[in-house]
Amino acid sequence: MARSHIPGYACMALRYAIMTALLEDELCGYDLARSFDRSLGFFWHASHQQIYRELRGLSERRWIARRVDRQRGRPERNLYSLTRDGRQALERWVLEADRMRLQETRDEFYIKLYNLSADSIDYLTERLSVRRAAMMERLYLYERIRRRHYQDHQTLPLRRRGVYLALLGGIMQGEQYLAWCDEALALLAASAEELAQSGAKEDAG
Amino acid sequence: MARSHIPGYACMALRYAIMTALLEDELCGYDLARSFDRSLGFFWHASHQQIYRELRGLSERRWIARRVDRQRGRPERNLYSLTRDGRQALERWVLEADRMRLQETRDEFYIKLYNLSADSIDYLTERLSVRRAAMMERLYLYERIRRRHYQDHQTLPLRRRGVYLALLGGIMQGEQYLAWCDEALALLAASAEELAQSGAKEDAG
DNA sequence: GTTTTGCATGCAATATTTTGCATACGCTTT
DNA sequence: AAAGCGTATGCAAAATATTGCATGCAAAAC
Repeated sequence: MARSHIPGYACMALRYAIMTALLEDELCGYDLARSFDRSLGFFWHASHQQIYRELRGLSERRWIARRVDRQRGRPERNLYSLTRDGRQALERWVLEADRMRLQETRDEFYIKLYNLSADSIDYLTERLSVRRAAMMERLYLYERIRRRHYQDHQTLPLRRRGVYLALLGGIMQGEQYLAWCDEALALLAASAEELAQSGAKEDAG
Repeated sequence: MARSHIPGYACMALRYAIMTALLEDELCGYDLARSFDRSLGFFWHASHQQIYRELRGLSERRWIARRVDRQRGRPERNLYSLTRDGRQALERWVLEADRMRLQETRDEFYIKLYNLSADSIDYLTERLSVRRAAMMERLYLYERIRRRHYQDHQTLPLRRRGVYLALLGGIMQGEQYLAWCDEALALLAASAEELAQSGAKEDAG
């Protein structure tokens, strides 16, 4: 069929995530990487290397335009902004090619849970509490963002409502995750307790 | 440093996921692919191509052993089982190299939500209900598994408790996802309504 | 005054995942 | 009799992601 002979421009959500970030601001790779870490990156992480590579690709495609910004006494930056073509490509993508992935967390912790044993129970318990703490911190961050920017979501312009829904998804999922951690930690603690009991009995007997 | 000159054996959760699936059963690639789709694959999806490739690699490493099964009037199968080395490697991995990824869903829907507009609202609403329905179906499946195998989790052997916790994670997350879908669908519907109203006013005026 | 931290960019290699194709047998449906 | 489906296996290429390294400047901390 040969839908497109230019490689890699059929799918790749990261490209569109970057363009989405450029929808309202002109940003350099560095800013992009940071803003990513506080917004879209919650759902789709990307390292700075990936971002710079995509920026180059998108420039070549003329979906974004580069402007060099010379700052006094600082290294110069490449500022990128969406072109008309880019905006159109983004709009097209939104209405196409929706690949659904239900709950594919790709968190190896679940695989490790399948290997729960007397040897691993302490380690897994510890790792789970690390996850719990990290999620707690993440939730604080979400709540700060919510208070600052999405207090009254009824009055938000349409696009911002979408962003709000994504944030809400993160918050709800995070809260559920905490609840799960607590259940899991309880069951792990009870199991460790049982192990200790039977261990003690063996020692005595 | 040259920690390991054999490529790819430092991380790669899929390898360990496959070994985990072989922990209790001797399986062929095809079975593995299917059992994956009903268990570990909920959290870490893999296509059959990936699985066959990993099986080859794991065989070469002697972490799994292959046995050819000739069936009457059917193509022969390669049955794989964990070796002692494999079991040890798996146990080691469980206690090491824990890479945490918090909430990186990699579902492009969130990116698309950031692009919510009058043009996209209907499409996104439709896609969201598709997701909702798919999650509903997934939850039925989870519940069937729970009833059949994890009814009374207090009496389960330790390893099965870990599997139960993973399942519980899936269930809780799924339920939360449904709740989020409903909130999102409500806000989208309200927004579409507003758009229709203002559109009607314009038409009239 | 030297070390660290933050800004800013990027290459190259490796690892991982996805996509498209290909084969072959036996059973069932048209 | 041909077409399609389910079992069973796999290659090759392209796309995507991660890891390790590298550079250079300025400001702040020690």
